[in-house]
Amino acid sequence: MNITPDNFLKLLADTTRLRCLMLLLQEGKLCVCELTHALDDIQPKISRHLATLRDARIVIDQRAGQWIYYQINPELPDWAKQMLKSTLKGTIGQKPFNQDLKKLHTMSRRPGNKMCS
Amino acid sequence: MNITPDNFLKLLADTTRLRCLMLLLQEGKLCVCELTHALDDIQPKISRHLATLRDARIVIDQRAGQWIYYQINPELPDWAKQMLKSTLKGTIGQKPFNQDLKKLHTMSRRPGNKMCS
DNA sequence: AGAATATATATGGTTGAACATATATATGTC
DNA sequence: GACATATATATGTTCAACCATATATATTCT
Repeated sequence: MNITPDNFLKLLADTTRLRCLMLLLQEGKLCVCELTHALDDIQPKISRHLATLRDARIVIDQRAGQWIYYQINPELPDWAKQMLKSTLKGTIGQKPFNQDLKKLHTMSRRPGNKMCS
Repeated sequence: MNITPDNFLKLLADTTRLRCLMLLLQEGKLCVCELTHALDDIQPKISRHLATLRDARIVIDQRAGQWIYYQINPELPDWAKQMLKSTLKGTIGQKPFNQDLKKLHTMSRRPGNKMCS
């Protein structure tokens, strides 16, 4: 991991990417369609931002049949993980972020077995 | 302090502003000419970025005669302070940042009594 | 003390590059 | 064929950089 704070911050400084990362931080693995639904946005937009994060090694992807699951790269340096946690603290009760998680959990026909959990 | 993580990250996502903040985090109070010298950049550029940070209440300023000293706003929320500390950890040994502090300490005719400290 | 000069800081205006968005289309899986 | 995901192109907006200039304070000289 040769990511610098400079680059890392530039990648976090986009609302769409930040919303995705905050959801991934709380939920572990999510596929594109789940994120698309949670953020109530169009699929190409979400996909492109995830590709940006993947190219920077901030997230990693993993195919499961039809779906591609993203998660925060567990090999991220500690300072970067701490920054994400601090950011999550700051988003408590903040507007788009608090709604995203609710929207995700009300998604019908969610892929995987998550409706039973 | 009604600053959001979203805005905070956007303000940190500029190399010049980040370099200023990392110096302020380590040195406490610094005036514009000290930052200008440490970053080896032009004065209007530094001044403009400090004004941006001041308008967002991330730093506060304080006049002392001819000089205007800036420091990180002590009323910043905890999550924001933690983010700055994590960023500093990530900058250890990283390129412009490690040189900035050295450049500051080799500044001749530094305002205040700092040459005696 | 007053005038001239130097230093420190801030701001207006313009240009250009980076980047987010939207639409359309392509690829891949079941 | 349907569904999920990725990519390509075009467009629009944001914003940092630069130069010139303005303001404020300090210093020096007579």
